[in-house]
Amino acid sequence: MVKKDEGSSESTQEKILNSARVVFMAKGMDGARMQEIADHAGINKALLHYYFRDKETLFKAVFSQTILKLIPALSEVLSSDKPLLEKIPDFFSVHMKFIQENPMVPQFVISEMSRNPGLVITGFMAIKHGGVFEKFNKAVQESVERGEIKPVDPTQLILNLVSLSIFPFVAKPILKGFFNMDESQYGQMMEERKKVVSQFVINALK
Amino acid sequence: MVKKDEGSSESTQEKILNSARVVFMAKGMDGARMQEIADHAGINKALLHYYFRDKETLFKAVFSQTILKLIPALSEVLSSDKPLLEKIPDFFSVHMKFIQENPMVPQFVISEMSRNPGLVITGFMAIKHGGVFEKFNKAVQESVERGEIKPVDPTQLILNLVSLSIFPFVAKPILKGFFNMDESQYGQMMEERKKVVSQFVINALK
DNA sequence: AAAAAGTTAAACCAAATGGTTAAAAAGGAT
DNA sequence: ATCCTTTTTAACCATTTGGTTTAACTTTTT
Repeated sequence: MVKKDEGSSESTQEKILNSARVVFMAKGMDGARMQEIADHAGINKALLHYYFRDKETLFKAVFSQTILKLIPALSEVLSSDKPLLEKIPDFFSVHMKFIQENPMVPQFVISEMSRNPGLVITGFMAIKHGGVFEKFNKAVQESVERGEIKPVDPTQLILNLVSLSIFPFVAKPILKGFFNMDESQYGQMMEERKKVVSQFVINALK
Repeated sequence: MVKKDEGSSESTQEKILNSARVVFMAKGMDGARMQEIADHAGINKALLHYYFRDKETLFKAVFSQTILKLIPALSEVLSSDKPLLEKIPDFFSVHMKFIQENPMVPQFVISEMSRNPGLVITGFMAIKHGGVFEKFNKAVQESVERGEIKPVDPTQLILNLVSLSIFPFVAKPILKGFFNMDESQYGQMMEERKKVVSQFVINALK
């Protein structure tokens, strides 16, 4: 499926992928309509099938692109050579910035987990993590040996970091409802969060 | 829409709601088929419309039931009279148990956030929280005044608690993929988590 | 017992949906 | 310019979908 993609403007295939991303992220696989994607791309619907055999194929292409983009966002900070206690603020900073710039991504991935958990599992498994976890593990151990932190399971720690950064974005409507917040209040709370969350984790480790 | 619901066995309306819950939680609103719900309930599809006007009405009924069940699970522990540092282990214990017994609930609520954030916001807003937040706030203040913990914004703390408990369940396929875990390994990790996560939070507060 | 109200089943329906087809148009090679 | 290949278009298609209709059946009320 190598289609001609040169040209001064975006190729048809790219148009399709870009529009499919928008529509799939907004509506999910089941809610998205092929005609809607075609309309959004400004093309004839039959082209969706010409370039991507069927809806599922198109969806998987979008999904793969999405996690290919997501993983580096997670991995770079985790595998940097910095000591652990410097990694943590970096992690939150980079990660939360990524989510703010791509607000639909966590939601999209999470929605797909219910529909097709296997795709998500294999999608994340297939990506080469470049020894991210090993490097993180090492950083944790070194910090323990230096007496900077108490012993901690690196898996649990990563999980805490990811939970504390992603979930508050995902849970936005719940938080608005539960705390009776409007958009501005939610925004303020999230800005405040950026300031305090890494300190929370660092305190937990000492 | 008060339908007769006595009888030795479950009424048709209850059958519908129970089956709708199962199917909507598995497939979401867009993926669920009315015929499938009817088949699951062992009834004729026209009855779905007789008892619940349309698909959306049925979905909202299921959604409301779901959060009516969810809120007490969150609220009781948060509003108990116990001191904060006792509340935290209780919170994780009760909350994680609830999710384990209702594994589809977080996923269901989160999926709906994308499709219909307004419904989620108003759903959570409408529920009477019984001054949960005020009580929690008070517990936090008292703990600070007694010098047990450092000052902390109660909203951020609730958010941390909820993030640390829910997200690892929601993220199951990601974790399996990222850490190359099978079902048994994931299970072990979550059992371990139950043991360490409240200590993590308590350390963070001191 | 008869009438009224409630429930159910099966057939039906219009529109939507993902996909197919064939011809026209566009692009590339000779 | 001609031929071949690729891309695009517009019409078409079979199936699915949420919903409607009507009559039969069941329960409740008079």
